[in-house]
Amino acid sequence: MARIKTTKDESRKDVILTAAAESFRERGYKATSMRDLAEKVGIEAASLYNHIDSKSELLIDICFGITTLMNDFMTSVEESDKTSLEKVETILRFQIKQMVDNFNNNFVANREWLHLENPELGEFRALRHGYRKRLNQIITKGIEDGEIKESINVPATVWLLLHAVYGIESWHRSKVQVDPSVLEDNMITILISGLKK
Amino acid sequence: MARIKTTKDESRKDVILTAAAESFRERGYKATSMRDLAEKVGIEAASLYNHIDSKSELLIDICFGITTLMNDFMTSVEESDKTSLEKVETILRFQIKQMVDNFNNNFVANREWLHLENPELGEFRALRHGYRKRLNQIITKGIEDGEIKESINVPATVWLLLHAVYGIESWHRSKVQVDPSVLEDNMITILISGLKK
DNA sequence: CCTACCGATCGGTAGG
DNA sequence: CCTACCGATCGGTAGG
Repeated sequence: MARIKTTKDESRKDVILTAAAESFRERGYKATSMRDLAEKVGIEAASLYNHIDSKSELLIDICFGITTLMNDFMTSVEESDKTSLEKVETILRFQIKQMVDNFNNNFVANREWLHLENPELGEFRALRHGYRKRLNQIITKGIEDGEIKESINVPATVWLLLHAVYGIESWHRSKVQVDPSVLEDNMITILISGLKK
Repeated sequence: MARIKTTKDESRKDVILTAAAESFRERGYKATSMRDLAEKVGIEAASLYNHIDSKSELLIDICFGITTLMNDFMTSVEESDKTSLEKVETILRFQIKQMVDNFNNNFVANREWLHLENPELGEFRALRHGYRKRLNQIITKGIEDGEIKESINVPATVWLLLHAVYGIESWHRSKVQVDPSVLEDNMITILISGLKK
């Protein structure tokens, strides 16, 4: 019985989280009121607090859900026996797919995280920094192995790659529709051939 | 006398605009209160309204200032006798320089414009759309002339290029310092060699 | 899950 | 440029 109750609560919270991700993406975290969110879910604002503790909890769940997913995937790629350039390609393809399939959550994690507060803000920054550092190491290895242009600046390249991918956020909103797989192949073509020695 | 008064008012407004751009970048438009802004300028919140009409006016001035600059530069490049690939490179270098030299204003124009309201919101979107369309035409010409890979999807490529550049926003905030000219050359190396046939 | 409500803060105005 | 203040809205709570 307690089990069923828990399940019910969790699925209700998921509905709230999904609505929150869409609202935060469309209007931004600060401009989304709990009354807006409640209306979207179909209940009164006060009723939201039976499922969550605070507005900030929603942002925390969204941001950490995405970064955890990204870091876990990074680990699986590091442990694979691909070449460095293949690793970069695999990571970029995963990020692009995530951006297309889970647009709202990724947008919020990329653009609204600055509204987190400590200690979560610090933890989030550390997670993202660790992620970039690991991508940095893969690219550095690729240069040592003669796979990647030795003339590039590695930290600047990491930024370029990640933000080229984050750009799909805005792309997704536009009216010009492109098939996601075309989009993915196009990004890989340009970025990987740009990196290749 | 009227002249002097106007000049004084304008320079005071410039101080407010500069402070606003920094605050909107750091905390976001919605999270920045007029009391925060007033404190930064060194006056009371009510006194701000002797120089501006509303909070939204500040966002409008910042966003349209940047897009006007970008569109004017685009015009000068279109009228030049460079090859298409050279035009793309020139535009990217200008955008990168702008992002480094005028970081706060560019960040706000790229990330906080969604808090504009109609009619300015519609006008701003139209300006940005026109800019992308013109870049699209340059790249299309480059493919026709055999300078640029014919395998790329042009709209998706425009998004990739612009967002790779917008990424400098976040880069600028990071602790890893890289010389701006190294950053610029690095981005050009990867993106232009990725485009080249 | 709702009604009723709280204290805090918001953008902005009146009047000097 | 300031003091004093307004109505609206915010996130969140009490109590049922």
